Amino acid sequence: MRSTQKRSREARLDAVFGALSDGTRRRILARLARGSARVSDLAEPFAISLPAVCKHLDVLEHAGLLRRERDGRVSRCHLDARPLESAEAFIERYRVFWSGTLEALALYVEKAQELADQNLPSR
Amino acid sequence: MRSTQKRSREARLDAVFGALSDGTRRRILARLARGSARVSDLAEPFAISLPAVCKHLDVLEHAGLLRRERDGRVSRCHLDARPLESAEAFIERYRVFWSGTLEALALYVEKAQELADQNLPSR
DNA sequence: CGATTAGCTAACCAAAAGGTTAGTAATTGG
DNA sequence: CCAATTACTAACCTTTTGGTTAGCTAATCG
Repeated sequence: MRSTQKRSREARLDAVFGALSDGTRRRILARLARGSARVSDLAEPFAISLPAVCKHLDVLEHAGLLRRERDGRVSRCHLDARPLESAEAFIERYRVFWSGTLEALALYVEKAQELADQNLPSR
Repeated sequence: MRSTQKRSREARLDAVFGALSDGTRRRILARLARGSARVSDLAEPFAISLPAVCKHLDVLEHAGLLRRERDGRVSRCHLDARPLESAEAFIERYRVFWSGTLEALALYVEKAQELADQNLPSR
């Protein structure tokens, strides 16, 4: 059961969005975007314990957003942003609904579908 | 106590990414993208109870992604995709790290910062 | 060698998430 | 009017999340 690509797309989105839903983890990602770092470097800005930071790193790693590379007693952490691509792809499908210029189109689609949907049960 | 206006931008991101981290809620959003719907219409495809669906709607509403408009005993639910814009803006900052053509640039930045960071404690 | 350091685990805790069933309020259809 | 429908609350349960402290292992320093 090789895990490389094998989680359902849905489970992967669960993990990525879940990882992004915490401010501490977003700050860790921001830090990693400026270069790889050791665990204790990542922990330094936060008022929480080191094991707590480790758990955040576990969450990020589980979401595929962080890779750890152990060298001696030091773990070097690297950003892996690729899973963000599918997260953005998910959100991107909704752009039409917030994009000002296409607001009219969105409303049109909504109205049209509303009618189409109502050949079902109600009324 | 004025932070930014309503909820701190961070709290809003927490709520939006948190809302997106569950497959049931993503399916509800996808349904709403095809037009507004009643609560029981939204609940119909799922094997969970109606109150459970209501809780998911609460989460979406709390994230600003759903508006409810009560008309008699029926609640009509509408998608409000605008909060997704800031979520996408957050992710977008990382595009450079997964975009193939700019991989070299990303690596360059990483290496440069790695050096810059290491004027701190270690080694 | 011995002490220190980096990064974990393990065990525990409180609170939040996600689900349930039962009951309630307001509307609507017969 | 009565009964059914819609969408909730309330109360409860279990699992997950985010934190703690204590302790362990392996590597490095003096």
